[in-house]
Amino acid sequence: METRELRYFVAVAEELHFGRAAQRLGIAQPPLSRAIGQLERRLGVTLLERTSRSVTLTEAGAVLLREGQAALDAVEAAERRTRRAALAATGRPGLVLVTKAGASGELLPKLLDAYAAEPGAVAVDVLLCGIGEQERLLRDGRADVALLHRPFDSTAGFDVEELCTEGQVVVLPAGHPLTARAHLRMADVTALPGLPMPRWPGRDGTYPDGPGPQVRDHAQLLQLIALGRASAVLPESCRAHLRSDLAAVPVLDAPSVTTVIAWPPHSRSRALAGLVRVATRL
Amino acid sequence: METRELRYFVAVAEELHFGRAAQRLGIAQPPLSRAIGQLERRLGVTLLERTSRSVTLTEAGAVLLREGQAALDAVEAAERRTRRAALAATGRPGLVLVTKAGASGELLPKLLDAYAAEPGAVAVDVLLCGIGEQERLLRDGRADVALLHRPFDSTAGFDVEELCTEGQVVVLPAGHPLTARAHLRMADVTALPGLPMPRWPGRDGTYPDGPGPQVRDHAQLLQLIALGRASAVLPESCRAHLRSDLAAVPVLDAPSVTTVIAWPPHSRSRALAGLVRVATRL
DNA sequence: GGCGGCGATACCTCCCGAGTATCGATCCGG
DNA sequence: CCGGATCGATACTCGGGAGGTATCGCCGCC
Repeated sequence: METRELRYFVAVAEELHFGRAAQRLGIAQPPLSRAIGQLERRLGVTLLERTSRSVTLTEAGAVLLREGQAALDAVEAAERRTRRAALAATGRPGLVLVTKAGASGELLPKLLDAYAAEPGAVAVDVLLCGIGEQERLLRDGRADVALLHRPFDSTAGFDVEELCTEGQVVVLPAGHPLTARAHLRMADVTALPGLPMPRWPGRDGTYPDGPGPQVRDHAQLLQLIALGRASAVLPESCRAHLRSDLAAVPVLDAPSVTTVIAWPPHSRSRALAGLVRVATRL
Repeated sequence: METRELRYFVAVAEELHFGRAAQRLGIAQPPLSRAIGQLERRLGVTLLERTSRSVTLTEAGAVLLREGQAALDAVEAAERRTRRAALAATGRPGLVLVTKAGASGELLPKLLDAYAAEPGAVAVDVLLCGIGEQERLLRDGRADVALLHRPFDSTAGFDVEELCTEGQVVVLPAGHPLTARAHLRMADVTALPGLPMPRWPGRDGTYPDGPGPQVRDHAQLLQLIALGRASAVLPESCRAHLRSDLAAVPVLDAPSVTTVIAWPPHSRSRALAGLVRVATRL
């Protein structure tokens, strides 16, 4: 199977529309129809059920969509990492570390400082990205290493080392009655009147249904909490840089959050190994 | 980058010889030279240093070899799993479980029996393979799930659940003086006169240098031990089906072996989830 | 210095991927 | 119930590129 075929199929499977998929791919619709047909014939598998009004994935098609995306990411990663290896050989080697903006508290600066003090340390570019993007960046080679937070981020398919575990706190507007309490339980905070939990976008960029406001990043979230429109349960390290108009109360039975350092399996880079070693000894 | 280019490059990088690589690929040598040249030009990276007498990998080339193999495995896996998904939808769904021949003791039959008793269980094909092959089979989609043994097998890139941990024993010919001892230490067994540790083949099929005999599987190994030509440190579950002409003595300070059940990340199969659930409850 | 092995180059052929035009089916408004 | 709109499939043509053969240039070696 050629990557061209995979790209074509993934486009159609995502759009569920040959015309739009062709447009996205920058080709005409007929060659796309033919390519998918050939792919199905060669695999001996029906991937799409099509009427002239709608296109739907078969079960096998859903498998190929998922596996195909992973395979395309792997190919892209091979290309990116090769280019980076060539740069590293001639110019400056470097690592790209990706993490969520607003998370990780004091861990990230401490890690960067400690690593920079190591002999043989290379430059570390920090990439701050939105929720759920880290996995993709790490998988397709745009990043070398990530700080992830279980159980929120999936670490499937990566090598990981645990760095630290912390409890969670509920973040409320300063002055909210509950801020007087020393600690709370999930039951106290899941259905606060007028302070619903926000909704985060899924992988596909759409928001689940529900009562809470839609948020895209931590700044938006904190703003909404300060406005008295939402509340949120966050790792307790967020207290270190909490705005003065917000307050945090520990939630005893919230699942604890583990910060892990993750990297693609089979990485052989000395620099990466050094960074991980420093991180685990922090 | 097309998979064709990747396949071509991987062949050349493994053979380090354009002629042989072309033969392996079933094409003539000139198109292969051209394809590699184009790939290098498009990437803007020198992958191979070639004189008319030898071909060697650059650092970037080594990266592309490793990443390219992984990417090709991912593509192959996408294809295989799609075919299997189509089969499962029409005919009999099934799981392929791969493990090392001779390992796993009583765990495997217990797991299979317990799973078969579950409601909604599907057929499980068991694939017994040689040392170090499991990883490949799982990665390229020929198997759905594996029983691996840490620290011997690499679990990099897979999701795993630990099943059990056991100590190790040294296996000796029956009647050997040391079999009288209740337990031993690694120092006692690493350099037994006349009973060297065997050498296992590496990933590439070649054997490391050393004194011990070369072995490919457990049957060969046990035969050699019975002949008084070797000794081996193995997980203690091997005692359950030890030949009568062999004896085993616990080695207190040998690293303990953890049997894990491993599967490719992002698997969404109900059957696989059921098997893993049964395994962890065993 | 001629020979043999190896990778690169030149040149040719042909297949396949992409484009245009069109068909056939389905849904919708009137 | 019919005509138009939408959408995927098919027929046909064209051009680029993948692959083959022949050959060159380079280097080590007897």
